Amino acid sequence: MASRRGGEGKDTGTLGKAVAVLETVALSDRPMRFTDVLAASGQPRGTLHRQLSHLLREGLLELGPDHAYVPGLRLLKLASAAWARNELRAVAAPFLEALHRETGETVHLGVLRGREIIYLDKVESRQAVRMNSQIGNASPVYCTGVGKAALSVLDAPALEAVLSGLEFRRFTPQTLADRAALEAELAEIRREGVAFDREEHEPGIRCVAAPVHDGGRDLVAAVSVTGPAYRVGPERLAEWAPHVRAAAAAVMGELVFRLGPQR
Amino acid sequence: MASRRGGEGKDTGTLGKAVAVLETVALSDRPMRFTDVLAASGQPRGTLHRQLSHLLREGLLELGPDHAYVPGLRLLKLASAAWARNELRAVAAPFLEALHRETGETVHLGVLRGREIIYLDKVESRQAVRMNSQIGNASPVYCTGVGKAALSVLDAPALEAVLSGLEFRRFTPQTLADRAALEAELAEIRREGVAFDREEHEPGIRCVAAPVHDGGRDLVAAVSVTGPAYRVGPERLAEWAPHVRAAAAAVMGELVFRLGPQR
DNA sequence: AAACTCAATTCCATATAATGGAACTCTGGA
DNA sequence: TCCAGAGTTCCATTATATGGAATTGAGTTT
Repeated sequence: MASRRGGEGKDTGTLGKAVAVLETVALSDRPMRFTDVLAASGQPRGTLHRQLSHLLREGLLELGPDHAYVPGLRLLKLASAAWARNELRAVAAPFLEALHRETGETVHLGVLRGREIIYLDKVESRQAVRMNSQIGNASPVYCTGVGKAALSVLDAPALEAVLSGLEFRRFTPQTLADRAALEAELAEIRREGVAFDREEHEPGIRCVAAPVHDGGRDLVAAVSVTGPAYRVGPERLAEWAPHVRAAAAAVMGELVFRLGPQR
Repeated sequence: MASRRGGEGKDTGTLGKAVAVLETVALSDRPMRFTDVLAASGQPRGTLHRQLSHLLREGLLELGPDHAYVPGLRLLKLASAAWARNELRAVAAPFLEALHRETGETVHLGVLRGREIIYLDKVESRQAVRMNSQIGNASPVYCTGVGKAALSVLDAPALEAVLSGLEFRRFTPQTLADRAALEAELAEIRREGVAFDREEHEPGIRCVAAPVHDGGRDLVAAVSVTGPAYRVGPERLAEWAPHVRAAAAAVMGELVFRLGPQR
């Protein structure tokens, strides 16, 4: 038998390895040349070379200047479909719009995906800034309003699964930087039904979020309103809280209605 | 060198087959259940089942209600990186903004990708409508301003490669629905340096576009301004043309500067 | 320019994973 | 309850991926 990697539960064969390489290249913040990928992936030269050339030919990677591999545009096309056809997004859209009208600030929809939050949609406050700068972006669960709200509705085993693998990093002085602090806050969030982000992820950015789930277990998400600290004080956050909670509840209601009461 | 087999150009092994399945599912407009994919892919049951289960486990597909396969959120995360790190997009962004300020209408950036145009960025006219509804979307080359502008800068063999495989479909009464009409128009576009879309793709939508390329041959794109026919007449299109041309030229200049004069 | 170095690419015997036909199970409707 | 169609699993066979080593290529120094 082949040697099993410790803790690795999924068997996705050749595809899995190729996707791992793709992700390595795509999520790197610097362009990677062949040797860089070689070092990062730990695979033999010949193998890696073939994987990269397949990814290139499939348009999932592209070759930039100076032999640098960059993520390919075919990913955009595929993701565009994923976004357009996502049911949660479609259900939530009108409620996000409404929430934006009520508050005048930026509204986000994020879903829990493993140990991180992926932003599924947003409604911008002012003019169309660099828009989908956020959509598809992954953020930590423990220091975003959306993340904490999502965690607050997990049952014990699911929460444990997330928490046990978390690596905390302090982004600002307010960041909850250890598990105990996070768990204490989650208890508070469960009581209130809303989560706050008081400049815990980005300095100068505050937000209120409320959880959305589908009654079953697989879909966990959250809705939030975000604004700059200079115009969003604690009282403003408190004022928004019921609106956010109501929006989340409305999304949830519609979701359950659409998918049927039980899975 | 091995002689090339007729028709089969790419050898991407197992990955290629898996991606083909992924694309089938992702680009379908209806949810597909196992049997639907089976019919569409033409592969044996066992094989397809394994491919799908690998795609599921990798998060590239997800299982929706009623055993329906839908594109997975991992695609969003990957595409977000592709978008953020795309050099053309980064270079063009400020010029798109400027063009938007000059015209007050929606501005697009699209790149030629095989036989279709993929929208890379857009700056919305009014409030943030359903925003990236477009980004990543693929549109036909022959009936969009961006598409025709892009085609106009291809050299003969590259153009032939695109045209020979095109399947024309009439979207509106104005659609150029055959190769001869398209080629005639391309000649005109080459003279003028701009392409017009006079409700050829969507009724009520007009646009002006100008081509962007990198001097070499691999990057071909276009910039456009789009508006509703009721407030965009022929004279308005003509008025915008020089602005669009200038924006495209500016993007091209910056691009060549960044990448170096020759590849 | 020639020589040198490090990166990228190709090769090929072997190991491993994909294949696909058939049997099995599950689910929901009559 | 039985049936039919969908979805899932099995496993001997075959095709594909693997990976170490040799080759080519690109960029730099003497």
